[in-house]
Amino acid sequence: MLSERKREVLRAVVSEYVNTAEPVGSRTLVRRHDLGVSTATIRNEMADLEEMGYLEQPHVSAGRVPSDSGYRFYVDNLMEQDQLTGSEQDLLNQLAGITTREADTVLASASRLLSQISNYVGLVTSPRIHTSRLTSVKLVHLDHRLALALLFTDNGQVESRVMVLPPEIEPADMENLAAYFTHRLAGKPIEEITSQLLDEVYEELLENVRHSCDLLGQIASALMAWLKASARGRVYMGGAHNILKQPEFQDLEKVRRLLALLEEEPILLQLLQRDPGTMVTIGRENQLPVMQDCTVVSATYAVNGRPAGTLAVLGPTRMNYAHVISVLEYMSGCLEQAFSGKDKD
Amino acid sequence: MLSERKREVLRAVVSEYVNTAEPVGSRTLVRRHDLGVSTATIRNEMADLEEMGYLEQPHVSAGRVPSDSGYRFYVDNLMEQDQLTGSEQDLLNQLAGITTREADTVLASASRLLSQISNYVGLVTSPRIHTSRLTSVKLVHLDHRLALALLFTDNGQVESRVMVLPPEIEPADMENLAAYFTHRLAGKPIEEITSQLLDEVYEELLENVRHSCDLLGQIASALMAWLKASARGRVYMGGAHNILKQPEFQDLEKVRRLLALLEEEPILLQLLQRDPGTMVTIGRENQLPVMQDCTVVSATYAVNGRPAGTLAVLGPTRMNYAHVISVLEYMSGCLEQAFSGKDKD
DNA sequence: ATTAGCACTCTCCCCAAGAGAGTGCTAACG
DNA sequence: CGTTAGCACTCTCTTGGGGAGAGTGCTAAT
Repeated sequence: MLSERKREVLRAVVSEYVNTAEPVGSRTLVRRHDLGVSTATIRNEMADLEEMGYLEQPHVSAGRVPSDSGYRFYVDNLMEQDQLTGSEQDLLNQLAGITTREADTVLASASRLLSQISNYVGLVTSPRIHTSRLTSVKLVHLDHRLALALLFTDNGQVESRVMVLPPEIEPADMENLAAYFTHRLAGKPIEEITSQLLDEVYEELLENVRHSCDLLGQIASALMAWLKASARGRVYMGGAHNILKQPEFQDLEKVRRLLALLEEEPILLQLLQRDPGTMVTIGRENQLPVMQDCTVVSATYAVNGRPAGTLAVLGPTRMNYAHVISVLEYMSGCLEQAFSGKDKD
Repeated sequence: MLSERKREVLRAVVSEYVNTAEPVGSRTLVRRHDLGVSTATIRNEMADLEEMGYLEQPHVSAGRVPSDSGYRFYVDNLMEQDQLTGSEQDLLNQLAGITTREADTVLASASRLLSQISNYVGLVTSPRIHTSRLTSVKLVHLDHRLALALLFTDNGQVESRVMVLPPEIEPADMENLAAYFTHRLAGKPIEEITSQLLDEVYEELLENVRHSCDLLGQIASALMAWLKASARGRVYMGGAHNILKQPEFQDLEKVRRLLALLEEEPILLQLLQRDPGTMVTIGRENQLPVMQDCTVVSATYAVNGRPAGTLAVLGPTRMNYAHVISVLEYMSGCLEQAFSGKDKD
């Protein structure tokens, strides 16, 4: 266990380095944080902390810099809660007030706000409806060739898609078809509706109903494509340019690689697949080589009480952890409100 | 008018500079392009070209670099047609083959491909349905509180949106309502359906029909919001990181500003609002200060013969103009094919 | 255990010198 | 008269040395 003074020193080093981005020496440390001892003592403490792996020295006659483990210890044991300022709260509260019904707009604004307040990169995933259940399938006849397929879920969402039908179908057939789909699929979590299950339903239909397989196949594959698309999930990114403000991203090639990564939606999506709660991934803790001097702080948000999506901030390991965590957790609430409020009316 | 030799020299300077990104001197010019005269002669020609404003000298003892007007002259008078390689064509042809019905996927891939082939930033706008006409409005009752609003356009597109209704409405009312909207709005180009027109219709409805204004207002505003959203248009961007490969973007602050700009969708949208055809905007010809050492080459694509959207490449003024233009024009065709093919089936 | 003092190390900045590249000018040439 | 060889000149970029500055670790004294 670290002595109280060592903890104090480590905390001071982190806070100083986060502010200045420059290796911090014993002198500046005693001057700016009243530690009550001399520089020599601090030097000894810092040497100890270095040996323990919490601090590093860029070169022998420079100050100290927190290592990944140093940040880790700081986050786990030393960090103090941060209070958002009033204006920050106001900014974030806008989210709940967006009038549009489009999730799109809300999420785009969220990622933007995140980057704006944190000065890092903001990331937000769309709410995943995986966990919600299908309640019914409807087919509505529109005109001679067009029908509308509707999926209802138990969290109040409705998705619709226009489908082109072959001319030989009767309105009654369509009702039967919809009823059958509902019968077979209702109550199932969206994520369990795989192509395998759909294939089964397809086979059954072929046996029981006397439709052209063409039509059935079309409907089944449209349903499938559509479920896939809505299950895919999107990632909204805002403020990518902010990383260029950080002194640790002066190396153009490094920045380029990171930016290229940020354009790969599937990778981001996988990256943001997280368990509920707040999580901090520091430097080497990240799997991807490009991100090994970045930190990702993530939180999840819920819709109607169920975990739905992730919001995150990506920045250098030298990050204002306390502040970012506060922002994320506050925004998590705002998003829940925005989405849950929307479903009610 | 420029002498044939001057044209030759200017062409050589542009081509050399585009390849090497370094000021080109008389020596390298005669060595790499067989101009048949000595360096001294070339020096004189270059001095003339500089005086005419087509070339510039970074400093007195450096080689020459094309000015914005130099590029302009090159593009307008000197450039030779570029042939795409087979593999480039294959890559672009993928676009037409995307099976998804989602415009989203096609456009995202398009911007990606554009950046991949050109090594600059690729931009694509979604097809604008402005010019198409509304044919009818339908309201379909779903369950006690939900209705589906449908808009049909004369190019075969259908847009649908779920609306929440107050309970007091009767199915017959809804049909009347839909019929009235159709009666008043059918045949109008989408872009003419402004909030002013909708307000008029709203007023008329209030007089003629005995519904709660609450409901009417709701429907009108939903319709409005929705038309706005589908008229808004989106911009797809790919390969933003590519600009970091360019030696002219070493200045981090400059890059940051440009990246920030690229995150502003409305600005991009305005930027890409272009008349049909291929267009090159070089350096200072751009309005925005951030872009004054960039070139935007844009082309438009049509859907069913009508101009629908823009695709563009953004890079440094030192750009491979001929190649980029070929790529854009080829892709324009691919996009038209992708979208027009889609509407048919 | 803490601290003052000191020698030592390493980076960063500045400056001067020299190499290199390219020019413009002048005078000679066909 | 257009073209070219030759040359002096200018400017940048690189290289290397020297000194200032910051910070350290160690030792001896408190």
